Amino acid sequence: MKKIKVILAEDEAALGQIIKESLETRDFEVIHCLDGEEALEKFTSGKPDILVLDVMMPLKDGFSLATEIRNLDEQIPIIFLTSKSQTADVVKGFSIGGNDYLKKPFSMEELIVRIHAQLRKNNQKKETSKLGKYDFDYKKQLLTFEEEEIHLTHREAELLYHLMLHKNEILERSEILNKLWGTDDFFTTRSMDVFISKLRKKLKKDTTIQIINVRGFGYKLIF
Amino acid sequence: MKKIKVILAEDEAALGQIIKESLETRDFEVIHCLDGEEALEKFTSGKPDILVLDVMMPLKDGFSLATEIRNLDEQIPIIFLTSKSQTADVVKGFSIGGNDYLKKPFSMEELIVRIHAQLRKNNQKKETSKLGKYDFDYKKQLLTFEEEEIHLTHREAELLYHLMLHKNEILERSEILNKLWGTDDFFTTRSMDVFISKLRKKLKKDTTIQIINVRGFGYKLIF
DNA sequence: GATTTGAGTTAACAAACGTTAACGAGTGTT
DNA sequence: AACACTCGTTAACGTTTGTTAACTCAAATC
Repeated sequence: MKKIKVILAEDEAALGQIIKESLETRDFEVIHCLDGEEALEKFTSGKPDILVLDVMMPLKDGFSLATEIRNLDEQIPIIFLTSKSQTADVVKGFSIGGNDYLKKPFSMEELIVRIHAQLRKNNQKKETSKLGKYDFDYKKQLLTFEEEEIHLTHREAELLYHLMLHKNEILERSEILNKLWGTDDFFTTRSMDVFISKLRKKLKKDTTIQIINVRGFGYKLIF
Repeated sequence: MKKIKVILAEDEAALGQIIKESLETRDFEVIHCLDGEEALEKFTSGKPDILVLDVMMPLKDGFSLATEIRNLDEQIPIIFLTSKSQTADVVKGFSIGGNDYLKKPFSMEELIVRIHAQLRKNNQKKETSKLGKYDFDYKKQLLTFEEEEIHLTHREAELLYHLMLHKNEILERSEILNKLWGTDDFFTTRSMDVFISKLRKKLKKDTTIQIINVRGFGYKLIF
């Protein structure tokens, strides 16, 4: 399993180090930055999963930093750390697009729980993915096209999901057959073709989407 | 006040003894087991409040033990002790349903804090849990939707409870049938379907909640 | 250009699931 | 004891889903 990557911006070196180490023992990957500028740079280069930002920092404070980052990424969860406990600040933090707020001093448990909470929320949010003009909700097995809902069966949803994982590249028959059916004999192969056919029908409303066959190899979902 | 009952599984007798004594001075009741088999037996007979399991043990390692215990009791907190610090192990521990992880060497303070943390969490665990716009009170067999109370029968509540334990993932028919009915023959299967039907009806007020069937496998509760 | 092979589509079928209603065991009430 | 009530199971029937089969079409090979 991939480690969760955290960017931690905390100017007090000692405190930052403690947080970093605690998180690392809990199996996070932590990039510790000592000021806002550094954090911004590491954000663009590092592709973190979550940001933990001290509010009061030299060069660029947590709020300014968060504002800039929100312009670059609307999704990434941001948790603020602060020693000031004023209401005004909390409000400011949320209005900027922060997702949570932790008052110093806090326990490591608390921070970890909140990080997990944010990531969980974020994962659940991204349930649907764009498929041309459609929205595809894998869990709900639902395609949405301009208010219209098209229900997918379990197999259809699974197949489409795998095609989307490999969008614009060839997905081999045997790979998908083994993953979804567990075997790739003659009949299963024919069965898969039937499902491809069904998916094409359900995806007809956006003509830019196509499931192209690559004879002898498999299928390619393009859009 | 009742003492907190801990089952400690630790094959190093000396270390186990130290932990046992330290916990006892802190007013815990400790049952020290030297291997996994013994711990499993003491678990079934002893009704402990929490389990502290060494990962590496003779006869039955901590992970296997935890897996078996989780099948018997989905609630009880499990803390693993380990000398290995590999990532894979931590992940495995949590995926099995472990609640915390302590790397050797650790201080007694640390262990005690974590035990209290787990027990607190377990106690605070609200009676009712959120299910979309509903509140579900398992013990009272009650669904609440905007002041309106919908009564559930025992079986309905049990079924819903298990579905919620596996929310957003497929819950296999046989698993639920064996847990709730004790068998998974044809008639029990049909019976379960009837209850699914009843639950769907009672969950209709929040359309984001769905019990989706996965043909040949089981059901998936999504929301 | 004929032949072979893989893929597309449709229809038929079987199995799994959904729903309703009837039944009966258990419980409490009069 | 007779009655009403609730709950879980069984039965029956309708619907959905996945597989198989048959036929058609298109691509590759010779």
